[in-house]
Amino acid sequence: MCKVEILIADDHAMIRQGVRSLLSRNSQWNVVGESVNGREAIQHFHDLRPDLMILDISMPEVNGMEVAKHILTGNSDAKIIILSMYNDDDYISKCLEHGVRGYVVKSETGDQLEEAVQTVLRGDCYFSSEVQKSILKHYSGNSRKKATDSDIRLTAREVEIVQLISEGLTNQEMADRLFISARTVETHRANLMKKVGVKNAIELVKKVDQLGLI
Amino acid sequence: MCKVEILIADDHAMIRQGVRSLLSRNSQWNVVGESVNGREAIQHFHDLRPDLMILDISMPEVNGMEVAKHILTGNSDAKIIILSMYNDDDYISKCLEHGVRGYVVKSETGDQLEEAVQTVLRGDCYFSSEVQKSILKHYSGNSRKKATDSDIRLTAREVEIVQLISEGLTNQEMADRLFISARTVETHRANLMKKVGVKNAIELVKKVDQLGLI
DNA sequence: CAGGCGATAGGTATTTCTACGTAATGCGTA
DNA sequence: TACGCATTACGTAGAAATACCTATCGCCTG
Repeated sequence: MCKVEILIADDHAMIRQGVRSLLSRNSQWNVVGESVNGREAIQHFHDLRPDLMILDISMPEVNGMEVAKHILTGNSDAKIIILSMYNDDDYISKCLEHGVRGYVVKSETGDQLEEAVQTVLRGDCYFSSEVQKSILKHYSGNSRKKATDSDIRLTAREVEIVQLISEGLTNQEMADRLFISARTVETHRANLMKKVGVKNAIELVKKVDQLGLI
Repeated sequence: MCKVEILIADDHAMIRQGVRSLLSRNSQWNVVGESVNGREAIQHFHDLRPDLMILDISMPEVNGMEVAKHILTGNSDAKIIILSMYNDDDYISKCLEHGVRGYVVKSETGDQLEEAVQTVLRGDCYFSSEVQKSILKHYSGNSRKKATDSDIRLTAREVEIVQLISEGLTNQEMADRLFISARTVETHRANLMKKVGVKNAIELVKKVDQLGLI
């Protein structure tokens, strides 16, 4: 009988070791690979075709959310569990949109990760009680974007772009990270500056920050 | 024969599990406790008197560096190994000042943590090669310039330039306003970015603002 | 079903910034 | 006085951003 093949993606060796150790409790589970960044994670997914993937959110090169999105676009039935440092509403709702099957916060116990793996392998979704609170908040209308002072509204993608701009990334770097063309990034950038009414990226970052549009 | 008693402090259960698993390779080592925040870590240290303590930097309540400082003030021979997410010069030099015996970055392999524990138990200090680079930087006399961010000093003119950059002016506009050549503005800009250690204007504005250099 | 909108991407041209040099001038101080 | 330092400036290149436009595709909604 075949073992369940699991891929772990996390840039921190300690975490990988922890997850590995937890999974080894169950003899039916087999860790077939470890990825240390997002790009590698995608590569490994395609090479190894694991039954389940445990994915850290914050990783170099390409972050976990983008990895999940990228993989789930072509393989909507892929079983992905997100492992995150924080219990962040935005991350959680984004992950849900993309179709991940589980979300576990690193501060939670190993038992919870184990349960998550079991649940997801059965074909269900797993979200810990802490995470569920965020989900509830999201669906109770409470997480509606707080009314901004101005009537400027940025799309999700635009917010993402602004954040990357404010981190000092160039268009090409953003393009690589988001798997889109640098020209598309330019378009977003231009739209943003027009929307906000500024004439360069520096003013854009300042204004968006000041208006709390993120 | 008594086993070596080790205390682990980290708010993330996954990490604790990983470290535990790594340490279990050596039958002489025994994890006698786990702390999930800084306050608890100090309490556990006093209660359990472990032979060695593995301490995460970022923890709720009291961060790892404060814990180390607090413990080492009263017990300068306490054996503490810092486990950190990042290879940050500031953290490292501060930890060294306080007297910690080892510093391991979480992205490093389990072998390195194991070696760190062995080395520190022998009474020596352990710093991985990556960390050593930071230490060298600090002691190579170059430290005044780079070791601590807060030591960066901007000249009056540079401050002026940064402010104008953050207003979104181009080099030419700044030049016109200051009655100097655009090339001069470029020189200032380049010097600023080199000084602050960033690669473009957006990061410059953000960093300068964040460090309160204006 | 049509129309709006968001995300995607390209064309062309111009402006701006960044990287690496070098170097003159003036001002304070060891 | 001689030296460091801040300020000024230029050369050459190449990378990146900005300005305008057009255009497709998919999704949701009236």
